Amino acid sequence: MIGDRIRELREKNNVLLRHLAAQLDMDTGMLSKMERGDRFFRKEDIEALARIFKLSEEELLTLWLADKIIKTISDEKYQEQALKLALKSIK
Amino acid sequence: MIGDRIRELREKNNVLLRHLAAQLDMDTGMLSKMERGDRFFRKEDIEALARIFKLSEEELLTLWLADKIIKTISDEKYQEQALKLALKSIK
DNA sequence: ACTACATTATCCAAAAATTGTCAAGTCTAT
DNA sequence: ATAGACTTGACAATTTTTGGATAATGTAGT
Repeated sequence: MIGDRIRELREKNNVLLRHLAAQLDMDTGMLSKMERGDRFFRKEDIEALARIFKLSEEELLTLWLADKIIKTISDEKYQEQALKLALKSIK
Repeated sequence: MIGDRIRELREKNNVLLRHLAAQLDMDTGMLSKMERGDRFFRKEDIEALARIFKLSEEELLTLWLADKIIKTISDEKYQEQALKLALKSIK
């Protein structure tokens, strides 16, 4: 999800994986996995990507956090109810 | 949250920590931590607790999963937006 | 205050999950 | 066949989580 968005941005801007990886100071293979959703981005990377692509941190961090949430509930029952309850309890 | 509910149930039924811990085959100190939210229950424990207190698994597992969600988003920005996005994406 | 019992706190090792690195692999175009 | 872009897998390094032992604290009764 956040990975798809980053790949989309990267391709739209004609940036190679290894170039973007260099900007983020990470291994190319790692970035490949992150874009494909095999690994998580670190939060600092997301913040750097917002700067690089001149987007609001809000958009990207929201996508990133949603991915984390989805990972923690995957394979569990009562996902929707738990999400709603969590939503209620943070307000 | 789930811990509060378990403690409430345990006290309402006049069960001691060490007795309930024994039923769950765990250390007393561990159960104390779980009730106070320092540690997570294992899912099997929640299922066992639903049987012990004759409640629906749904109620307890929902509380338990909500706790996990809350933990993964704690200290992060854009919690509400991410939760809403996650909610949308599981449907 | 002393005892007995219930609960909590602290510390540390074991286990598990996450992360990073590297090399080998696929795929496409020339 | 070679080169370039990307992907994958294996493994090591690191971090987080977990369990258990034991010490400390709290609490009620005498």
